[in-house]
Amino acid sequence: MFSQAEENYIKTIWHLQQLQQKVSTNSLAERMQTKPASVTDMLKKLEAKKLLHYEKYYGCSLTTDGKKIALSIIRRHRLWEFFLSEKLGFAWDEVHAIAEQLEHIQSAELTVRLDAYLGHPRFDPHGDPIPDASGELQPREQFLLAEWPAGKPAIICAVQNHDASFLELLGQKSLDIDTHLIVQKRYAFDQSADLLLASGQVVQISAAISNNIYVKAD
Amino acid sequence: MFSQAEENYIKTIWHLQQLQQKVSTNSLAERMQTKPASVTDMLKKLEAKKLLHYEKYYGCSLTTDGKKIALSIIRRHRLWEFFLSEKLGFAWDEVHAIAEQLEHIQSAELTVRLDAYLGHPRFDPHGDPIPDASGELQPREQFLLAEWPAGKPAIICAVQNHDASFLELLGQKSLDIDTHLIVQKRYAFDQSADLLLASGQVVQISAAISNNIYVKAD
DNA sequence: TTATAATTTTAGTTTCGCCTAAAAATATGT
DNA sequence: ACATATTTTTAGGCGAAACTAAAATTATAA
Repeated sequence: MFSQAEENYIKTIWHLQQLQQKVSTNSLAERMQTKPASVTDMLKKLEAKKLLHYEKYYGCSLTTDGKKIALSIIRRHRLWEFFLSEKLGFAWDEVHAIAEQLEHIQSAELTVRLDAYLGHPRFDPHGDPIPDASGELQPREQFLLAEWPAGKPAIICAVQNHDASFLELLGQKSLDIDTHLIVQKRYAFDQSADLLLASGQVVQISAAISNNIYVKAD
Repeated sequence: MFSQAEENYIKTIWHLQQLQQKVSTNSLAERMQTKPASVTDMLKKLEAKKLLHYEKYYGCSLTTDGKKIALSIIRRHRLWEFFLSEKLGFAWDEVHAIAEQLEHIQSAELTVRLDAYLGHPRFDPHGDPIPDASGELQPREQFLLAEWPAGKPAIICAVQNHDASFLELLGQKSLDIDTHLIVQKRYAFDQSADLLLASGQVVQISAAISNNIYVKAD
């Protein structure tokens, strides 16, 4: 139906649109590791296919059709990421590059069966929600500790870094999966923070730690 | 490393070379659903990459390097076929088209982990051997009954057609998985045959049956 | 406001993998 | 052996998706 290049553009535009709703040629070029001139060419083509609105010198935004296609690509991407992590034991940071290729496999039946085989997972290994078959996207439940608002109770649900040394460091700080905590103060410039644990203990953590721990609402 | 188009040529040449060791431009074009002129172009390119020997108007044959690459593609193809059939429950005849796409995913680690996850399978769902990591290809163990030599003892190890009506027909003929038999006579033109069963019973079967039953050496 | 900077588009090429049409080489039949 | 048929290659072109260089537009700052 669509070429891999087209799918990659659609997907990237969708992601950029999450951050800012008008997507510029330059930001797209940077994300896609390509030149602005190439982006302009593709935007014209995708506009002709009615997947996005495009106004010269202004920017672009996905149409309803374009969003639907973006979500189906993202669904496949995240299902494969789940597969690679859960079934094949790939590490958190290795799955993306491979899923980037797998997401382009053309077979509706494959997606249906993969989803069922994996037990209809709702979140990928990064905590990002997996759109359902109809393209519905539920809100993220898992966040980097570094992004969690101060004062809001949270529970640790995953770590990104599985090195023995990192896990040992967490142990020393009394941090582990299922630990309840409240972020007490946050220095925006370096993301370090004080954490109030359920035990009443207060621990000081660095940016290196808060960028490797995932939390969700308590 | 190599484009999908290049990989497809290499793989197809390998398959044709199993049947006849010089591979002609026309036979390749037919298999690849393309035109002879396109094949000539690609043969020149692959020769430049030292993946095959090519002599104008004569034909081509894979080099050692070419064969190595062919076997790694075939390995990936058959591993994915096994996955689709065994884990996702796809039918025998649905797996090929999807594996045709999956075989091009670039990740050595993926192949290693997939192989381990599947339990290092030695044969794909069609009974074709899966080359091992070093490219070693063991002989096929499973053959269509229609291709089995007369007089050689065999044991039924799989059926291709899983329709209830077909299985019922087999039951009437006292044929089932693990049935020991000897093909007694074979009419080359229609592949029908007499089978001598271990029970001493002799059954007459049609081409429709012998083309849907897999046997291996007893 | 006006010069300068940044962004974006246009125009013209390139590479890849395919095509058609025509020419060249090889194979076949009498 | 020779005319005819088949196979294969050459030559020239096309569309997709990238590129560079230059022109056009929009943004910024004195």
